[in-house]
Amino acid sequence: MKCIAEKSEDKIKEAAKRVFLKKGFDGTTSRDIAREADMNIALTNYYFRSKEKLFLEIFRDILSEYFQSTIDILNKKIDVKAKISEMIENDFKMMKKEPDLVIFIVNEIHKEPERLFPDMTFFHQMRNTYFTQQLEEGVANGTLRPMHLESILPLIKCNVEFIFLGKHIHKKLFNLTEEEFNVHAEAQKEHVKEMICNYLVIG
Amino acid sequence: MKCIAEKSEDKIKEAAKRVFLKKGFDGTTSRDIAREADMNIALTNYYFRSKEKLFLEIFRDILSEYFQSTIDILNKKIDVKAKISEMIENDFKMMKKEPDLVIFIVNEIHKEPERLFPDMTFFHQMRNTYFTQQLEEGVANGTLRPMHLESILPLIKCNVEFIFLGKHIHKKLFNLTEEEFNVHAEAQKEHVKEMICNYLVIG
DNA sequence: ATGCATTTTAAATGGTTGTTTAAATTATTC
DNA sequence: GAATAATTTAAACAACCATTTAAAATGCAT
Repeated sequence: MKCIAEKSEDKIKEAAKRVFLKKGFDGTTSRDIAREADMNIALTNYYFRSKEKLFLEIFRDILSEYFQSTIDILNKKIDVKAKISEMIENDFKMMKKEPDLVIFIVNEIHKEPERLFPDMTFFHQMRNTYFTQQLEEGVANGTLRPMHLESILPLIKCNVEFIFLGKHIHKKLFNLTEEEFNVHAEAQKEHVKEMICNYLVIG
Repeated sequence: MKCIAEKSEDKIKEAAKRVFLKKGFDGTTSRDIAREADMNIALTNYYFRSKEKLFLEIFRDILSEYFQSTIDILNKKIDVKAKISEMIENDFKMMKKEPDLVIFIVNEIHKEPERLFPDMTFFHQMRNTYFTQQLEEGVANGTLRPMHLESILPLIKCNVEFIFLGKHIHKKLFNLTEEEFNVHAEAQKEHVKEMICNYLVIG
């Protein structure tokens, strides 16, 4: 039993994920992946049949990674304000940990919208969360502004993610160091929390 | 004088812009550009020396296209609420007219942040607008929440642009037709206007 | 019309792409 | 430990890449 040595298939997949996230599908070559995984060039096709097949498998994992934590939070038994706050914190952490993830997803779907939606599981899960119920109740008793999930979710997602999507532009634009940018990002996060809660929660 | 026939150089540049916007630098081949321009493959290099040089020239134009209208509005002699509203409407129009523009800019800068900032003219122009003055005055007399341009601008930009950046995901996620999406986009635009104004303008 | 510069063309350049092959190596089974 | 299966390897594949070449076509001043 070799517990230390990783399986070649996994090594390739993880290496490919790193390279795809950084360079995108078009910018990544089979040789890039082999080099990153420190494996022979032919092994990518031995295990995954093609670069495209490998990509689709990884893309599915990445989409899952992106949506699952959000679904979990939407289902939590906490009040709406706390939930929005937690979603913002969660997205913020994700963007710090994996800054390439969102731009990668948006970009790949933008280039070829049709091929990248193999199943809709996450999407149905999203609609059938406790949050949807909370929202309906809040709107009914007048404590929440009448909005749908599909209007609230983008507000949360975009305001957090855009901080990091536009990081390089923002740093150049306002001539910030990495440290100064981090201070801005934290401040912006708090603005976003308050702005969204103020707007959604009435009174 | 041939006024109808376009100059080959311009034809190539315009064709290249269309292809670059749709497929990005990595996804675009010289042959794609030649085919789109309906010109011989060698002419791209005859007029622009290389695919890279052509790209940089186009990218500079696109960045200018993106920032100039914003700068113009920031300098208008109208009150803050109207100004924010107009910026949102302007961004909204731009995203409808050229849905590929923002994802293209963000993505290309993300891939190679350093090469794509040849000059900082637009950035300095941005800071030295009438809006900066309005902001300082409003904060001083308590009518505006104490925020900087670099915090307000992302709120406006991201909330509008993300509607279209995530268009395909959103349509799939909530199973919308093109028409239903347009209705959602309009509604979302109004939400964003009110949310940002409510947050920035006190009382 | 002639001579010269500009523009356009087809063809070829050397290099890289994703993928395949067939041999070599390693692991597993009996 | 021999036979068989699974894995890894170096090399080669045709297709395509950005770019260059040198000849052909065109425009234009004289």
